[in-house]
Amino acid sequence: MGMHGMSTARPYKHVLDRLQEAGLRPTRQRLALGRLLFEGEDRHVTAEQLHAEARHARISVSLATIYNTLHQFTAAGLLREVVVDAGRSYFDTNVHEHHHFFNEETGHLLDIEETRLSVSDLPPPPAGMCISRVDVIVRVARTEPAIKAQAAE
Amino acid sequence: MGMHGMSTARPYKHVLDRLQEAGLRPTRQRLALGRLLFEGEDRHVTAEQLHAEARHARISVSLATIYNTLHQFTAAGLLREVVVDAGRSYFDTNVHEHHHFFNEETGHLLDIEETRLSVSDLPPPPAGMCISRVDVIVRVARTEPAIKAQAAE
DNA sequence: ATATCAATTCAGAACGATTCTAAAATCTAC
DNA sequence: GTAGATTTTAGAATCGTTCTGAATTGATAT
Repeated sequence: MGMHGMSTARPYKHVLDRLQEAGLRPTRQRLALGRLLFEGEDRHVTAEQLHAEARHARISVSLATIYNTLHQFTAAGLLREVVVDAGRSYFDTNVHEHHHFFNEETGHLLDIEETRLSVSDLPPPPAGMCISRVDVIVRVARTEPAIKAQAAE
Repeated sequence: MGMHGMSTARPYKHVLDRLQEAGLRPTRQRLALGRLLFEGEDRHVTAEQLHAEARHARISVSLATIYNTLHQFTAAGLLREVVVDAGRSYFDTNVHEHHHFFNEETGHLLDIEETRLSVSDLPPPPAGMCISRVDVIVRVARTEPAIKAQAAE
């Protein structure tokens, strides 16, 4: 416990290393966003969310840079894009193979560890194609099934 | 064979019935779009694609109506929305439980029959939540794996 | 048929997320 | 420091989609 908010001592070291490894120049913005994203637990963010968060942390970064950075981090394998909602993109700091619960009402994503779910009997992909990724999205809603016509909010 | 392009005899009957069942008035536009969608084999369309297709078939429908219709059909259970691409929505005429191959390069979707793929060991959803749908998206690419740094288009 | 009235369509404006532009600021190497 | 490449940025542009309110159409009663 008390191990993952390593923000007090050498706050930048961890992120700095990751940027270096990825071949990305450690600019002020990338360091700051990297800290928001990679210090602490795994998370799922949209560009707007990260932008708001940066603003609250009094980090001045333009929205354009948020987008640039998210895409560069994704290309470098530091993030993974999750498509669950036509219209907005989520970025996941957990880049290991895993899946998601998605609450459509709140927009919240929750990881499902790969080991806890298995996809079997996958048919072979069309000729000349290879599988680049398998995404399982389990959409969830507040419990209240079976009702249909008489539901009036 | 030769059974599914029932466009020659009683072309509207089939679609008309489906609209009736769904409680949707059989307007000129809904009939025309219904024919494009439901006569012939199962398919996956975006709003723009359907709009273009209607134009080619010399059916005059506004884009707003395309969107209205796609959503009404979806609400009525005649279509199913498929989210594979942040930015654009696909609508699938196959409303049975099934999954998809998705070619990110071409934007093509291909059905995977439910019986051919199974998801097991799904962990229970978060407290107070129930599963509304499980989507499996198998992203595919042209075969040429393992290459990484030396790929220069 | 015709009038009536609700449901539907439509063109165009508005919108939200994202990408583009090209000018200014910042990094790195010397 | 300085030079040159990279990065950031504000704002415009773009894209897919939704909204608006007026005009049209469809269903029903007459």
